[in-house]
Order: sequence, then structure tokens, then C-alpha cells
Amino acid sequence: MDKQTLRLKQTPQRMAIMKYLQGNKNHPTVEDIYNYVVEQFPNISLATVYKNIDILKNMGLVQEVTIDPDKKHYDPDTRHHHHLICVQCKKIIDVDIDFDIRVPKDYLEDFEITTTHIDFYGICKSCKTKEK
Amino acid sequence: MDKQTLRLKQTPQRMAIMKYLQGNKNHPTVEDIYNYVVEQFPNISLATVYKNIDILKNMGLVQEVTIDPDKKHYDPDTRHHHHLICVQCKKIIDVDIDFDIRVPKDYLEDFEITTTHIDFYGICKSCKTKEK
DNA sequence: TTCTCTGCAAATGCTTTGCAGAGGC
DNA sequence: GCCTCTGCAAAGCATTTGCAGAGAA
Repeated sequence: MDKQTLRLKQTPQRMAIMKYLQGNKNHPTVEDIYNYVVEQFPNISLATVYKNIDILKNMGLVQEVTIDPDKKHYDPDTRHHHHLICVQCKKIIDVDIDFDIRVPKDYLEDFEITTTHIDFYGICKSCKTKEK
Repeated sequence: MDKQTLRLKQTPQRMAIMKYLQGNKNHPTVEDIYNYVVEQFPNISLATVYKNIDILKNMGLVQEVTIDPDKKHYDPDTRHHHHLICVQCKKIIDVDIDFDIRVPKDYLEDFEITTTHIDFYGICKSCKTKEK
């Protein structure tokens, strides 16, 4: 499972995983992916999903999202973007806005920033409605 | 281990854990804490550290830092602040600057933002020097 | 035919839990 | 003495790994 796996086989399981991820905005976990694919392939194992996610990640086709302290989420949108996280229902929503954040040079002491991720925590619309 | 544990006992193990965390800027993991405390209490168990961290977290004395996808880190600095993360050595550095980031209201669709965390990823000074 | 991929089972690593005895207060 | 805390062992999850057989190319 190296970084430049060239001859990727188009197995039906892999195709189903990729189809599920395609355009998926829900930041699914491996379990979410499994639950979808298992409908079509009742014998698929979690290990297969894990192995495929690993390949897709190494190929740069999905991004690992480290927001949930308990399990990893995956995002097929690999462009640079930020997240809104509902602290109630844990939903993760994309924020496709570019913010211009600059850390003063003298503060950095030669730390070279390459990317910036912003996580906005709060309460989403539907959770706010439920609260009342 | 409820949220408002009032009669916290000052056991030597707990005192050692709190002493280690006091002013600690290294965002230690439970293992880091254990490694320090076990020097003074060779019989202490990891479970004790986990249980104490859980109490301290619920009391708002430490913050869980979800940056490392593989293990949880803890930060005794519970003020609002941001982080610089070295993608090479995984070191986490505090950024005590307040940024004024506003997401356009119409973008939010009633999502109510309460806190904002910014993670700056890059290469730290010492890793940059080593590279050459 | 070749070589990757799948599915199973076992293993790993972090974290949690149950419980009996120890020890703060 | 009461009741929380500790330490141990076992359990619980998410994730990884090894391997033999299946199947894509």
C-alpha cells in the first residue's frame, strides 16, 4: 500500500466506497462508509474499508479530518477549507471561505506556516430549534 | 466522577499529576503524564491518570486538545487560544493572539458560532534547521 | 498468469470500567 | 467511619496487520 500505487484495481467494493465518498459532504467515518457499502456487499469487511481509505488518503483523494476525538472522519473535498462544528449533534459543515489571517512575524520565531485550519464551534440551526 | 465533584481528595498521585500539568506548555498526553508521575509513584497505574484527567477535564481545569489523530493531548491552559503544529515533530505551540474572524451572516444560515479554534500547520524552527 | 485485493481472524494501542482494598478527611 | 481514590485486571473500541484464497488486468 505505498504512496504511488499505480495499478489500482477497480474492484466492485472499491468502486462502491468511492461512489459513496464522491461529493459526500457529511465527513463520514469508516463505519459510515461501511454501513453504506455493506448494503451492496454484505460480506465486505471493515478491514477492506480501512485499507481502501488508507490508499485513497495516500493518493490525496480524501482528507483525514481530526475534529472528533473518538474517531477519524474523512472528507473527499481535498481543497483547502474550514469547518463549522455543532457541539450538540457533532455535525461538521464546510466553510469555503478564504480568511486572511496573519500571525506577526516576530511572534513566530522562524516557524513557517504552510496551512491554516479554522474550526468554528457552535450550535447548528436544527439543534437550536430542538432546544426550545 | 460527576461534573461537580466537590470533595476532591488531595491524594499524592493527584497532586503529582496536577503539579506536572501546572504551567505545562507541552500539551502532554496521558502517557506523558504517566511517565512523569511514575518516577515518584512507581505503582501508579495508567487508569489512575485517565481517571484524574477525566475529573480535571470535567472541572474545567484542563482542555482536551484534538489535533493529534492518534492520541488525546491535554492543555492546562484553558483560556481561549490557538495552536501552531509542526507537521514534522508534531510539537504543538500556543498562539495567544486574538484574531478577528467573521463568517458572513448569510453564509451561516442560523449556525451560532461560540468559539473559534485556529490551527496553523507548518515547520518549526528546529525541524527546519535539521532538514538542511 | 501475475499481482493486487478481499475477508477473516488475530493483534495492537488507546481508553474505559469494575471491583476490592487503601487511605484522605 | 465514610466515601472517594488507587491499582489491577479485564473489557471496549477504533484501527492495523498477516495471510490464504479470490479475482481484476
